Amino acid sequence: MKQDVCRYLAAEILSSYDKAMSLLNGIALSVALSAVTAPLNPGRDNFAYTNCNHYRKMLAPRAEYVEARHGEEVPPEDGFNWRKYGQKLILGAKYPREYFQCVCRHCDATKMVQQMETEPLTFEVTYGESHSCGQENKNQNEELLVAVGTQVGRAAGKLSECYIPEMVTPNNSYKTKYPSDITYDTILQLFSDQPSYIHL
DNA sequence: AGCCTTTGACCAGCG
DNA sequence: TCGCTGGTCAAAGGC
Repeated sequence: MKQDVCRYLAAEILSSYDKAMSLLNGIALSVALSAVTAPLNPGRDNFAYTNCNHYRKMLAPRAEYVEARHGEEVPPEDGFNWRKYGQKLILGAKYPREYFQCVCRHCDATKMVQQMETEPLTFEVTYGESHSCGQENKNQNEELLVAVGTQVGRAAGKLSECYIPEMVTPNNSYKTKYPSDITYDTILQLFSDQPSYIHL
């Protein structure tokens, strides 16, 4: 009976992870889609001419499109600490472009923020040099946590598909008898089917 | 005192 | 060569 309880709890926990991760994946997908569908800046802003310029550190074309915080025309936090070092009204643009550097001394990280003319609550954020101050590592660790969570969530999804329907009665209460073929090996197998962030 | 934002000046690339 | 433009610098002021 203890084993049945463990199986049930495992399925419950993993199912909850699946729901949460599905929400996160949905957000990530919408961001990715906006990056694909948003118009690119024409002309000089494609940065194709970025070479042999020692004075000017040109920004790499790594642009992201972010939504403003609810009700505010202010770009959301991206997890880094920035110092604004310039602002320029770009020809033909309704809003000025803002220039930021990482607050850490000796860190070359830069970014530009341009408020979209057609969508005032959307900001085009173009990142330049990557962080050399450790903030990037912190962010990478957070990304890894999300990736691990996604792997857990996907495994949980499979687990739920396979076993949860058999455990639910027509009035949505759980049966006290659980499928006999679910084992810890089954759960481990589901994990190992996912892209490898967790090594079992 | 130190850090930040603001803003005009400066510099370099392009046509 | 010159004017336009975008990116950066740096002084000034505020917190």
